[in-house]
Amino acid sequence: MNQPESRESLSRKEREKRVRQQEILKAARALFVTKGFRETTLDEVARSAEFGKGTLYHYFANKEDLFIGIIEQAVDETMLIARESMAAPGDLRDKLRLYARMIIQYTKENGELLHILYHELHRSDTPTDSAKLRECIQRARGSWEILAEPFAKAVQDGTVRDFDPEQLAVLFDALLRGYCFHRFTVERSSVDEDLSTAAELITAVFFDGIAEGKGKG
Amino acid sequence: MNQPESRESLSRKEREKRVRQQEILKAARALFVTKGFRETTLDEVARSAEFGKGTLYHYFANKEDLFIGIIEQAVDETMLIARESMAAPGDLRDKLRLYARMIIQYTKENGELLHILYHELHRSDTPTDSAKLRECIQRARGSWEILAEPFAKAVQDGTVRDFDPEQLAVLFDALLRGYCFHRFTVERSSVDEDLSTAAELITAVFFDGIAEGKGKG
Amino acid sequence: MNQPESRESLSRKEREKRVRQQEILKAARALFVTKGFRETTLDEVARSAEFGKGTLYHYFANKEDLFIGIIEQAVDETMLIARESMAAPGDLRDKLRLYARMIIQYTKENGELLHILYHELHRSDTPTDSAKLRECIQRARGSWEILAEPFAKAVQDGTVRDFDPEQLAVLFDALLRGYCFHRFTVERSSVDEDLSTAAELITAVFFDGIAEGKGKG
Amino acid sequence: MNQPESRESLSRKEREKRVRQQEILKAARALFVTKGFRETTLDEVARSAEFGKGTLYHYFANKEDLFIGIIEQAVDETMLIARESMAAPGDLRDKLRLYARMIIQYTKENGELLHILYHELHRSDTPTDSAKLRECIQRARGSWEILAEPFAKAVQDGTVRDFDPEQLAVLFDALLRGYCFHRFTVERSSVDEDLSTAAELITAVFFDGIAEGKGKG
DNA sequence: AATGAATGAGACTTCATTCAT
DNA sequence: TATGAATGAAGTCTCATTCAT
Repeated sequence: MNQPESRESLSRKEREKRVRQQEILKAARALFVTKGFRETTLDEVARSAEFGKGTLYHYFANKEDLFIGIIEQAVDETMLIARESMAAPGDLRDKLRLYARMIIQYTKENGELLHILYHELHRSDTPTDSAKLRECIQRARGSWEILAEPFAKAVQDGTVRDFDPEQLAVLFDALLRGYCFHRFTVERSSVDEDLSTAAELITAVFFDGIAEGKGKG
Repeated sequence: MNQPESRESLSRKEREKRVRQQEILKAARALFVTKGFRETTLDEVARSAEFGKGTLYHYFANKEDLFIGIIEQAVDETMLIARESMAAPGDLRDKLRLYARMIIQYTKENGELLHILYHELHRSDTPTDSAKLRECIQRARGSWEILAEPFAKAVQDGTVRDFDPEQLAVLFDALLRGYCFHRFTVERSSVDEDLSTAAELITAVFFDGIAEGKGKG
Repeated sequence: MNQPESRESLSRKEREKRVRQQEILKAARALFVTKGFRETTLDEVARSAEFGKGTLYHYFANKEDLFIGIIEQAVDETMLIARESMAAPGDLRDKLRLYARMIIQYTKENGELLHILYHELHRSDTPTDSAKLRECIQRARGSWEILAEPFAKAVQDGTVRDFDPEQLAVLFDALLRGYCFHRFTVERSSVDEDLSTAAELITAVFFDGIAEGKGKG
Repeated sequence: MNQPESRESLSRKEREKRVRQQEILKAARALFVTKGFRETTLDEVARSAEFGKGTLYHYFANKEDLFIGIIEQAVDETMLIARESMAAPGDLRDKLRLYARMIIQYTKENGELLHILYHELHRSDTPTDSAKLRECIQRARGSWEILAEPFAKAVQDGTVRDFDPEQLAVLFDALLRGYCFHRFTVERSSVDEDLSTAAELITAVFFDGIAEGKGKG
């Protein structure tokens, strides 16, 4: 999704290269997510990807570049989730419920990927100020804009209180990710609660609050 | 807060040792928080603490032990916040507002400390299952119990809907930490909004929800 | 002598690897023998073998493994000497004379290798009980069995007094190695006496004793 | 035995100092013998001797000096054994039998001390050419002279064949030490054979040889 | 293009020695 | 005199990166 996208004009070579890049990314991602960036060696990545160690350097300039590749993937994927769920039919509550379920599912499958990413992305002493990385961060920001739009509409509709739409998007994301972090990182052994139930709970709390005695409840 | 606390019975030697341990912890903590555990070298810690490298080993058996020392500090500190805010006067909303403000403040000062801790604590390949570490995790869990108690009361009072109190505690914490994570890690350059305003916002959303048309609003 | 021996079926890669292993072993051996195991640094070994330090770790898992490699060599070599000399023509006296000459020669060339080996092998705090090491010791024991066999025959023939053959083997080895130890370690500057003369002396004393007035003399 | 020996003129302080030196030597010796020189830390020595680490440096200039102190002790002790056994009543065979028993006993109690000593003493790259060490080696040599004297007499008597007396001393020592090395280092788990039996065996072999059909047998 | 052997900077850790108390 | 906290040189080992094949 990042490449010049000229779908059909790619030579076979080019296509194969793309495929192998993906294989490497996939292997590296699994390792980075469970072991962390520094704890994962390129030897392991190579072995897991079933390539020679040197071959990795044909596809990625260095370890950090490989890492950025993973970040790009994750950003792409989460933005896709945002777009898909916001484009789904139904009102805001429905859209967010769907978004919550997909993000929870995603986090379940990808562990701390998102947390790692944010952490690594925003460390104060980023070693190399690669343009790619900056651009990547920028794109990730866009995710909230996607969520903000339906929020804005709901505020206009009068179905949601008059808060800043982007602020609301951020807050929902905060609740959601906070929940995921707790469930999958802290409470590892937690009950294997149904995803939909969790999504519903979060959405309900976010919309109606926990206080008793309101209209709906 | 972990030590036998007999403030006055400690020998001068003992007290000085404690002080130097704290100095080392402080230096290490600052580095671990900004650079991560693996990325921080003991050389840096030593230089930052203004001790010889070997001296560190008089106070901590190894790098991991030093890390555990930091975790213990953080756990102690956040539990203190939980206890203090839950013991404060006022109703649940007041208590949580205070808790939120203190945690936001704490996160502002200590960066990702908490996230790093949780992350490092729960990685799948923790090398040594030190008893200390397990105990530390256990204690950290206690934090939610402290929050859960006032929640339970509020549920009984009928001021809060009938959810599982610990579940509520976890959710509030999730929202709070998710917000902090977003504000201080992702949106580094964000407006320097007032802490109290943020705390109020979070508490309000959590209690009343974002949907329009409820009693209070 | 330890490897699958399929001389010709080895790939070029495999053969080259073997060769380099030998080079490293050779360099390490020279250093270990003169400086001892602990006193020898891997930097020195690497420099002496003309490899990078890291390269050593492609061939040996760690320093101890390298040491075990040397032991295996030494065990192989001394057992070869035992086998060859015991298979040589002549009576027991001839065989032992040859064995003595070869061991003296070997010790001259390899210094305290054997003593160091035994010393290191049997220290009370051997860190790792590697299976390799145990097996190696076991094999070394076999050396006396090789010597014991001709002794047993000589006892049956009535040419040697009725002692336990393995005990005799051990005693001869003790005399021989004790002599070598003295000659090459203690009396470094000793006259460069002929090897054959020394071997003859030892054999003669062992067979006939030093007391005057026996049959042969 | 090394000190100015002015038995009575020593001040109390001087005497106490001597005593503490001995305590340290004793502790260090036990450790050096079982763990080796390099493997033993001064921390261990200090702890075992029940002194502060710094205190060791009041009695010995450095670790090597402490080691030399141990060597001196060992040299003193083995020379004492040599003197005592050669001064004992009886003929050469009796003297040597006694010597053998005492040395075996000594080796049993002191493990590889002697081997370590010789090894360390004669390494090719002795780091410091301390005069003490050289002198110590010189004195150790004297041990053979002590043994050589009765040998010389026996040769003159005609009870022993016409070999060089010092050569004979060296050979007997070689057999004896070789035997000890084998018994206590190699065959650790050996039967706990009687010392006198072992001493008799060695002496017998040395005098009469193993060949059948001589006068005595 | 693919490989993995080679490399050395740099990490953690140990420990002999010093020195202020 | 006795001590042990402080130190940093030096050791073992790891691993990202290079490069000849």
